[in-house]
Amino acid sequence: MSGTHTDKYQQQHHHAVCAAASVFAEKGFHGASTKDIAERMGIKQGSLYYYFKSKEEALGEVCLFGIEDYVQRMDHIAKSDQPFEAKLLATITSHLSSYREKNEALKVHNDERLYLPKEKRTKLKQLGSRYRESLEGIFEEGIDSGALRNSLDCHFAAQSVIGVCNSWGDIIVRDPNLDLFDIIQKCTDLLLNGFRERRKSARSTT
Amino acid sequence: MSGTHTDKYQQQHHHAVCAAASVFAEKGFHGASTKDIAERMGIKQGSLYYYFKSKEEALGEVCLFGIEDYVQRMDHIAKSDQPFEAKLLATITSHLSSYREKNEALKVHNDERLYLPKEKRTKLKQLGSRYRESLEGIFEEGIDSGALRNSLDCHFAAQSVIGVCNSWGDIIVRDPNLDLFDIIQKCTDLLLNGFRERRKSARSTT
DNA sequence: TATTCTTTCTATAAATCTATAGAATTCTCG
DNA sequence: CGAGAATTCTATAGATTTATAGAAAGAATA
Repeated sequence: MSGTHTDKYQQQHHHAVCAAASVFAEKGFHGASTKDIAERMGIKQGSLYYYFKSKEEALGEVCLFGIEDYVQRMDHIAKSDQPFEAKLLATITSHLSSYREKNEALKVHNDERLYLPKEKRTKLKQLGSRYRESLEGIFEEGIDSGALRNSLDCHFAAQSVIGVCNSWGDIIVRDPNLDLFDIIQKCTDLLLNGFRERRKSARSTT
Repeated sequence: MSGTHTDKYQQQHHHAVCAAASVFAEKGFHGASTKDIAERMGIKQGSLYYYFKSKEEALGEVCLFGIEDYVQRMDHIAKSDQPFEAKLLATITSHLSSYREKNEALKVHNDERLYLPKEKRTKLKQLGSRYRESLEGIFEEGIDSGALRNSLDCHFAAQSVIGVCNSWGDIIVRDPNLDLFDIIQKCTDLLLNGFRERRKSARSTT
């Protein structure tokens, strides 16, 4: 109840969250055992319950850890005073860098969060929505500034940015040798051009 | 050894693959039990082993079922005699339609295949590579035809198409009310424009 | 009907996994 | 040092899971 914890507790708790993230990322929530997590920490299986009430709680903490600061960064970008293009670049950079830095927890959030009970998913869903809505706002600014065509579906655009970043994020996680900056650049090019005002529509579908 | 099976066997086997796909898609490979699969088929847990040697073999069959005809369709498109733009549209249509039709097996292939042992993943990996390479070939044609800029990284482009389609595929699976044709159209627009020859580069990064 | 082949069932062995309880150890600080 | 708090360990109950063996039921055929 009283919220105070030892320094060592806090450190070990963080260590536990990282170990759980690592194991969940590798084996999935159900494929990972509490023994696996404990071993990665260097303690015994039973001792893990000093830091987590249950395996599921561990998953909840990992998911939250994976997404929270990444959403905050997005808020920051959205509120900042930059032109649309710069905001999009910053978003993609932030998204992909998050993957490379704390790749495992973010991956776990994306792949395993649906195994959490409904109540626990609510907070995550709110964070996710906040992220998407901020991104939609950026695209609306892009339309207003004339950089993007009026007919653009901002929801589609935001969702597509997230999809492209997550998909490349996965690839980055699997292959740490890839040139992050190169991918950021190419993703930004793709998305900027993909939604930009066009001179002439190429296809005409009745 | 002798390869012949009853009609009923073949039907039930297919039924079993679909049940497994459904359960794996919902709970993940490790989260799903053989009891779950059997129940979805309407038989008892032990009887499942009349159709699969092991749970893992079931996963292997589901993954293969999920990807095989979808790759064949891609071969067909790549070999066909259409301009680049039509091939890209056909690819995206095929990819997203696959998701809507046999969504579960394809989802399982994408999300759970890494839990297969290395040997079993080899065949899947070959199919996946064939898919990506065909797509890269289509982009090369696009460059040759002048529709795409020379500097385009075809590997990046193909991987991005796959990423966008998988990401929207997941969303489509989760929400069957979405307008498939609308999403196909918008994805095609995004990817066509994203890789198209531009008049003037917007950003200049040293 | 009797025979044989196919399909499903029941029961269970063996392994694993989560979570808890209480003992043992280590740390902190007067 | 010594008391109390914090941390980790051991051991285990209880539930679940995969896979197998052999009996039972159903279908096909002569």
